[in-house]
Amino acid sequence: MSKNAKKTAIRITRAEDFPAWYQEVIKEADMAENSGVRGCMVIKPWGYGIWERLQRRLDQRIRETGHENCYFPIFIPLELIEKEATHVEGFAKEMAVVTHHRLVEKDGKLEPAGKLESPLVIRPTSEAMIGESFARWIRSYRDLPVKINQWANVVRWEMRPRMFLRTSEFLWQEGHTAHATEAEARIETETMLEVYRQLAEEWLSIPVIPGEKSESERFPGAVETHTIEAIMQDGKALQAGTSHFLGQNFAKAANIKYQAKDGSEEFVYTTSWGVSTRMIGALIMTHGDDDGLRVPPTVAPHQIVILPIARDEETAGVVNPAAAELAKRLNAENVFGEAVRAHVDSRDINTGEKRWGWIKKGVPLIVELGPKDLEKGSVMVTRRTDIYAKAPEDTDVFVGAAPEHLEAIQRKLFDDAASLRDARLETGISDFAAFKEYFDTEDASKLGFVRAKWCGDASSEEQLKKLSVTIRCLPYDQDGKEGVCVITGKPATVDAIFAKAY
RNA sequence: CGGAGCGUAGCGCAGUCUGGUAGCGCACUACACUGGGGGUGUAGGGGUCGCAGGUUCAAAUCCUGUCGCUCCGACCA
Repeated sequence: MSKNAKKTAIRITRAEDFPAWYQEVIKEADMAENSGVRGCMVIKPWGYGIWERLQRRLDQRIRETGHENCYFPIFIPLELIEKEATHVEGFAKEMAVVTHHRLVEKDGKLEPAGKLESPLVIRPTSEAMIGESFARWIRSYRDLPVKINQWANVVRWEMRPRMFLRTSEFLWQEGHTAHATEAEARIETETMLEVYRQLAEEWLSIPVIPGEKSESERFPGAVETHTIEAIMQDGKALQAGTSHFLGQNFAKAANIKYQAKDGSEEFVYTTSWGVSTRMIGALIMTHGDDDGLRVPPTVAPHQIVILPIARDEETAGVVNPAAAELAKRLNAENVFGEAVRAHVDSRDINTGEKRWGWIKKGVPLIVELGPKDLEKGSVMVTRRTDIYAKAPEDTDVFVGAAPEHLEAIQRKLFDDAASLRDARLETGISDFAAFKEYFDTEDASKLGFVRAKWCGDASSEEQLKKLSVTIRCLPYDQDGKEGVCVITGKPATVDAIFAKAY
């Protein structure tokens, strides 16, 4: 057994075993747990609280960009799904199907009784369902555009589930729009990807690379798929959000037509875009350290946790009201456009245990308040970004500066992640031998993204498959220079981002 | 769907080869001492050993079947 210089709160460090560390953080931060059903998880209050804050922000941005929320059913008639061929092909293998209804008791056990005449699919996504509605809602160019969103759960019967990253059931938001013109639909696609980029970078402090997917990585049935790709601490990529330009594919499949000004009948152009609970996985793998999670203050269920220190009833009588008063003062402050969220942890357990519990959960600021502090008019402050630098601060100064402290932590998380991204971005590889060598490593500390020229040949992607490397995206910031394809050596001008992925 | 493994207390496991009345650690409860880096002691509570059948005087242990989960691949937000 190796002896660490410092004891870490998470027993398995990132360097030792990243996937095991990831599972451990989820467990120790009390975010979620596996349920009895394969691939399904129970999202516990701390994990769900983070999701709710992310959700609130994203929902606000979706409304600001002119969309309305609504809700469609979880069951999709099989016939509806069958309409878009590529779409079916892409999702068929992972669809959960309901074939029976009602249960009867037989030999002391419950058995399905009535078989459904027509099976129902549990939505893996709602393009088919919503397309059917769009076809009925849209008659004239005056009905366009239609811009809706729904917050829902979807089911994809994945081969290999992983908490938050790939669960059989997951929560997400799916936006669906229909437009009269291709140009408008393309703008919509870009707009929403930009909303996602901002959500990731500005709200979650997760730096991403926005770009377009190559053909083989495209959403089934889409004309173009756009993505934000994030770099995890083990050098692997994670698709954190997608926006699809669907062209007229779904319009033709679902017969979504409108009458134009000139009286002609036209198919609409549609888009769809989504962000899921996978984002929580991205958050963990971007910001977590060997002491647990580090939650960006914007989405932390508690931004500040106050620990009253009292060894007997008498001091408790003084300290507890003071802690409550401090929380009240902090909650009156504003940060990120909302009230500060401070919480007093008055559970009857040791302070040390409480402290480490909140460190593992990633609370940005921990404030200890004891009799000595009260005498001096100060508080003992720990920042999650530097847990070994605990120091006293004047209470009044701390309260007034709390928003700035939180903003600083938010920035620090982004800066840390951005420097990791830069360190993991390899731009100096131009031939396939060097490329293979780069990815042929078990050492997670050396893995990362390669940015290089790509000729666009579908066959070249076959070469990548052997290395379990994929093209993550063709980034928007193309340099346009002539070069050679890193795989085939053919002339190429397009820049691509290559990486191993989750 | 291929390969591997595991189902014994809330969690993590030992016990299974070589059948003999179920054990450890953590967690939990009570009390005492503690209390600003996750503390110490004492005393407790908790299990039809995944499920079904078989062999046996006797099954967590042997046999057959079955269900479930985890990990590694192909697939994916």
